[in-house]
Amino acid sequence: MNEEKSLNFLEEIIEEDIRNGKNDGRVLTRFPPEPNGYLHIGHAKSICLNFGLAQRYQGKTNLRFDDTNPVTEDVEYVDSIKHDIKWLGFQWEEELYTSDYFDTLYQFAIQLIKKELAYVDDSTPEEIAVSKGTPTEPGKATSYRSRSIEENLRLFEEMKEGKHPDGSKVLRAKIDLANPNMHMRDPLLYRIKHAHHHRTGDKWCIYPMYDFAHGQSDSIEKITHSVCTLEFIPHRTLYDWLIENIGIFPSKQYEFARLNMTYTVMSKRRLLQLVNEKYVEGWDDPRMPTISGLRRRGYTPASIRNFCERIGVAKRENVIDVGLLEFCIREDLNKTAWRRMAVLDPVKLIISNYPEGKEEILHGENNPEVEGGEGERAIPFSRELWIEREDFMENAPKKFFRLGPGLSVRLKNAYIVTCDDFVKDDAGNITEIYCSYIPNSKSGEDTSGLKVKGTIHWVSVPHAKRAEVRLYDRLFKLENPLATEGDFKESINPESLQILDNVYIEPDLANAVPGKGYQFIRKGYFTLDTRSTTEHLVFNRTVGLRDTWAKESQKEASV
RNA sequence: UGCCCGAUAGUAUAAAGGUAGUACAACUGAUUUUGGUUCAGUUUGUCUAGGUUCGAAUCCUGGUCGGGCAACCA
Repeated sequence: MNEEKSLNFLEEIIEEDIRNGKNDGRVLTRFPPEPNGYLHIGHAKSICLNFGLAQRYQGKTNLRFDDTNPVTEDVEYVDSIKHDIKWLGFQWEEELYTSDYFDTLYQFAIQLIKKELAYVDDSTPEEIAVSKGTPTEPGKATSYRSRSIEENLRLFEEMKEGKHPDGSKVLRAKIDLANPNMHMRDPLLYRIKHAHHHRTGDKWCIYPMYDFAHGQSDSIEKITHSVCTLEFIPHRTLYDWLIENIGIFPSKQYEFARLNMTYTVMSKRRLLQLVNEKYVEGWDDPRMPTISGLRRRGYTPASIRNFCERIGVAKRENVIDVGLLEFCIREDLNKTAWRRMAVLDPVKLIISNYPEGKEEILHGENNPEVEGGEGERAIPFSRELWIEREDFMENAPKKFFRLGPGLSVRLKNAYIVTCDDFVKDDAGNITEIYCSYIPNSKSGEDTSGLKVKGTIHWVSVPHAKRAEVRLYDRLFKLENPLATEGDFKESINPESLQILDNVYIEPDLANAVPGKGYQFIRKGYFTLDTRSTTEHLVFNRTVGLRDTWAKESQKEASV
């Protein structure tokens, strides 16, 4: 074919519509969150889709809060949602609320009653459920189905006036109780809820149901392509029916498969449980798949947008490997993160032949991935260094390219050292490692001619700053936490958070900027936690580096 | 046992009747002052049975499997 990127099924639909001159070629999408929770990576897919589609076809996207259920909704969520969308890099055309349309919606309902297409039903929820029948048996009309237009009008008015208690009456569409699509069996349109609404206050005590609100809101805004997830497919018939019978702009609904990801859950209900029951610190806990959690973890907007691009869009159920998300953030941070050194599990290395009290200022590139390295920072060096405990082995195997008795390594940006001796405490733990350095092997001016296999990171003991580091692992032990017999929370990974409070970092890291990613050389990508202070620095590990050595050594061990 | 949706490497996603491709993952090797990066290469796929056709992942029919639908939630 040609070399253009192939289109996803939604792009094909839109291009077809444009070709046919539908809506005069206009494209208007919408992102319609309910403000009852924080946005997660699954919403990011929807956001990238809706805003991306509009951008691609010179259209616009409205942000519309679907706030028809006041008992679960809150302004806290409204604010977080707006913040997250902007942070992801998108700007909506208009900020709207379904509650803005309550008056219009009420008039639509009256219109339907007058056309004998809606009626007030006094049945209990149980009775209504029975009246709908089952998927294999048709439903039966309740005695209220034959009420006169006048009576329906009067009762509906009374519902609005607050003359009836919660749950005592509902407004139902009069469609077809035998329809094979359960959603067409006289669906509920309005219910009574004497509840305070975050925007309309106490003006209303009846609230429209999703089906009576969403499509009409789309229509009022003249949305051309209303994109939602698969579970709304059976609602589409009702969506079209309502629009047609009210006689308003024919918005069209299209459905795609929502995002699922391994080792996490993706429903607001379950995420709320994790928050309420304190399994995590909050909606923005770095282990959460929420946008705010990913942000705090150190994910960048670009990496998330990229992820959404790579996972594609289709109509089949899918589970994306969380490894792809990790790939996307590594890809981004590798190119942008400044390199720094930090020792997470310190052990002391003493250079016997380096003069006591001597100091040197060495230099290291900020970013080796960029021409010129984006400048460099000063790194103090001295006789005593912290190195990583795992970079020393008393009895090193052949392929261990680090330190051990008689072995040599390059100290990153500094000298080559050879291990001469080490000290253990009574418990058998290594406490000190003694080395000698090669004076003419200094980075950048090495005339020693020596070649070593390994390079390790380090921090000068007298210059080091202390920090807390938080390492995160997947929140759940199971690829699919919902696959267990019991509660999904039983598969929570008890080791998903590891706090290291004895980490030594190079002095320049005291200047770390919030929101910026750093690569701790050989250890991964890190970012300042939102709770970090100058007195107590806290870094979150966004993601580790790819580690083929860990894989290799694991293989050896299992043989 | 009603209706609706879907099925392409391990995971996603292309191929609009004409060479099954791409990304991630996995595996080899090269480069490397990060066991990172980069580069080169390898392995792995059209649910099934029929039919239409010169030719089927694609169209048709049956089956199988997976998912959804009977909230005063969205």
